[in-house]
Amino acid sequence: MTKSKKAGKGRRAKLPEELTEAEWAIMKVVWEQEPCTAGTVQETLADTRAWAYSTVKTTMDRMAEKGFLAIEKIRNLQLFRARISEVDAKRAELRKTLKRAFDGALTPMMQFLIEHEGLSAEDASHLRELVERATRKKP
Amino acid sequence: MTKSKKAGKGRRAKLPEELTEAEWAIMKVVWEQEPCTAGTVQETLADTRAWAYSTVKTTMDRMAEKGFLAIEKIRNLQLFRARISEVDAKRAELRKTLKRAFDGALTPMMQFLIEHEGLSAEDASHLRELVERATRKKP
DNA sequence: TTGCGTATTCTATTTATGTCGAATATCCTC
DNA sequence: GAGGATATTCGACATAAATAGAATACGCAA
Repeated sequence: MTKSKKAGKGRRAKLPEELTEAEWAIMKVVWEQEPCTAGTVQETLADTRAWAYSTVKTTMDRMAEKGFLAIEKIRNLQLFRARISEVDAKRAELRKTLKRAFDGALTPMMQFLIEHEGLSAEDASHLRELVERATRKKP
Repeated sequence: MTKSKKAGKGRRAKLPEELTEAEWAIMKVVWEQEPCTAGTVQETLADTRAWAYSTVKTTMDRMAEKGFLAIEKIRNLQLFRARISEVDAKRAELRKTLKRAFDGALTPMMQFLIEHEGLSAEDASHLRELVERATRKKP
């Protein structure tokens, strides 16, 4: 039988779309090394974050509950893998900023970036390139 | 006697640099109408957020503690005004995203935006314009 | 089969945010 | 100077995030 975690009514609990700070750190490792264990993640992050194993594990368990990670059990081992792509996560993150700080308007945000975050010459030419390509794609 | 809230040692608590969701909503109003009262903010936001006056007030008081807002007292009135500029807030917000999702690399973020958030033809030409101008400024 | 060494589960603490109601203070008008 | 309309202060409660120790389970090797 369908063992639904939360409630009956087909109503799916709104799962968070965005990652917290700690979750980002963890996801990055998972994306790179999946499938991997909590231990691996903890070790990989050791130099950056002084997190105890249990901290990482607890967080990852919660992320699994939220739908960000999937757990595969092998013997007494839990292998985690991502259930959201890096692209989706990035998109969500950017959208949040876009909404919050720029009322959802993309161009003003780009403009802000260009004007306030010094572009190097290379950056600029690279950008020009990208814009070119993007426009050429749809005439 | 000096009734210091926190601690003795001139050690200033690291004040947060970033705004939360609710704080963004409030700041936007303040930036537009400052100086203004909590009541004004509450009313202005009424159609968007069903917040009780005290919710807004409490949040704004906390924002003042954090250094985001300044309070000027006139009679029994409190006038709030921003202590961080919109530009700074935007910058902080973008930097956070930049760090989190793109390891601090600007160009990849721009690239992502260009490639994943459909640019209209106008957007593109506008962008080209901006990039042009930005490069011309520093040869 | 007895342990050793990991891995897992469970629970707990702290801090921040979101959210408000109730009690209190203050001002202006009559 | 009394009353009522506003504002302010305070404390409270819920949830989520960050963090981690303790207790427990499990698999493998001697």
